[in-house]
Amino acid sequence: MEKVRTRFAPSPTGYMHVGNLRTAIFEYLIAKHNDGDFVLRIEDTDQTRKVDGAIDFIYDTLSLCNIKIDEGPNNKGKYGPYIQSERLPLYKKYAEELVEKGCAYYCFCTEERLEKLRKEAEEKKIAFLYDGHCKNLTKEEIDEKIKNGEKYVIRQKMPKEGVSEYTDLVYGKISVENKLLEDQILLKSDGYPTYNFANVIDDHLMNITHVIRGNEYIMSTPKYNLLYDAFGWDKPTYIHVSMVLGEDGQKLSKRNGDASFMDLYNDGYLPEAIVNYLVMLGWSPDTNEEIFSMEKLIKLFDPKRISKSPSVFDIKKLNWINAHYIKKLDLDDLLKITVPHLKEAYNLEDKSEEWIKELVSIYQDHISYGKEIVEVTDLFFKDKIKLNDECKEFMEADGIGNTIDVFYKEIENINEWTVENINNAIMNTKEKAGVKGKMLYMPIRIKVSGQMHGPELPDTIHLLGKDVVLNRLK
RNA sequence: GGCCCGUUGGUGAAGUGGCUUAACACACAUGCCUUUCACGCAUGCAUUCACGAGUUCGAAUCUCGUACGGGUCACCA
Repeated sequence: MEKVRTRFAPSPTGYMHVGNLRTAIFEYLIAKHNDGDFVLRIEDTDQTRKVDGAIDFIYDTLSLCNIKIDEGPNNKGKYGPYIQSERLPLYKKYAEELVEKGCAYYCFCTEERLEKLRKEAEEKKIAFLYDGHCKNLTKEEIDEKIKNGEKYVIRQKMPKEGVSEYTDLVYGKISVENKLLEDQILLKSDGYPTYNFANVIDDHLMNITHVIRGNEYIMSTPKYNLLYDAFGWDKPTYIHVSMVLGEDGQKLSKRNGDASFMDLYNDGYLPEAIVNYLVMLGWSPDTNEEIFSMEKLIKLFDPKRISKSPSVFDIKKLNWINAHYIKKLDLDDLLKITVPHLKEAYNLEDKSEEWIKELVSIYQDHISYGKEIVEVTDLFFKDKIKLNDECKEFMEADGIGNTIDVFYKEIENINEWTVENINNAIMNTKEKAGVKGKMLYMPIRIKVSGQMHGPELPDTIHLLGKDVVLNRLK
């Protein structure tokens, strides 16, 4: 059996939203599940959208996600080059071959003529399809025009009758009437191929066996198949995947939130958690498990279980999965995703390294992403504590003033500032003030931290330091 | 507007004609535990699978229609 090969084919725009990433993950998993190859190909046929450094960005993203590229611009394989702008002569050659075979033709129509046609179609409220104006030019006419330096494109000749059908691995049978297919452009007048054409040529030349892509291509796949047929090539297996939507139910974009992998990463989400979460968006295993290592995913990924309907990117569930991974982190890795955010938000110059380590580690079980450390620890950095209504209400209960007074004295009397002694101070307060449980801990916690939730109280008090604590208890 | 695809709770989803009085997970709520909160644990949360018809002894699961949502109709990818 031939080796399974999949490809991730982004255009180098320097931005990757989680939907793209998810497609890459699916592609990678399908390849690796079958012991196959994962290829990175850069689709830069639109010269106007190219962004410098985008290839490095893509490499960084994939490598952070532990997606290993077998072949690509920086991983030379035998099917290169892997950047489409370096493959230009190839596309031209194949386009001309198609013309010779009678499956494509030169078209000299100007932008203005097409624009006029398009407008007319719009007025009549019908879909615009190129009218085949240049389809029947004679050899002499074509040569003449080319000699005169007229710009041209090469268009694919579509059948006008019948129905094209193909089977998609997740959507099943899809059929489209041929008369709806446009004589699409294969080679642009600047000599670059269109996306559609370059895709077919490269996928074939690179021996890609499974094409995984967004379902916006479901309708144009028959055009691809017609090209494969014209060349007499084997068609790949198609796997179209539904869209990932934002929380508003709309298409993900730079605008609606942190839809980009790098944004999430920079906020202290762990790549393995992001991958774990994304793979569960629109796919599910046949067990109830939810936490997967890459190895495990490779073992059990089955594209037939990809769902057809779009799914909403839910940051809350990502938070839960990410928190799960954070709990397992060792301190060094935890520091890496938290300390930079602390430094950015607060002045840490007078804090010792030990102090910072202690701070981060008592919050390990309390945060779901790195940057969250900032908001939960602000009680350590601000001078004045402001109580919310819930806290205020609690503090109005009887006897609380006394509890605080007793505790104040206990703290004052501590000589050696250790967690153990602080704990003793709490115990002594329990005895002397005659309060226990919630009525003991909560007033102290609120007074000292301004919050009703947090890590262990003695730890918190220890980190705050004696002066600050006394000050707040006053 | 034509065509294509989709529709199970707030979210991700399982489910492919009877074992489903619809799993599991997130979120939410309540309780237990920890002499506090959180963590953890337990329980609750869709009389119903967009809606309407049909097929069938039996339908979330099959068929048709309607509604809604999305996609697509570029010398963009």
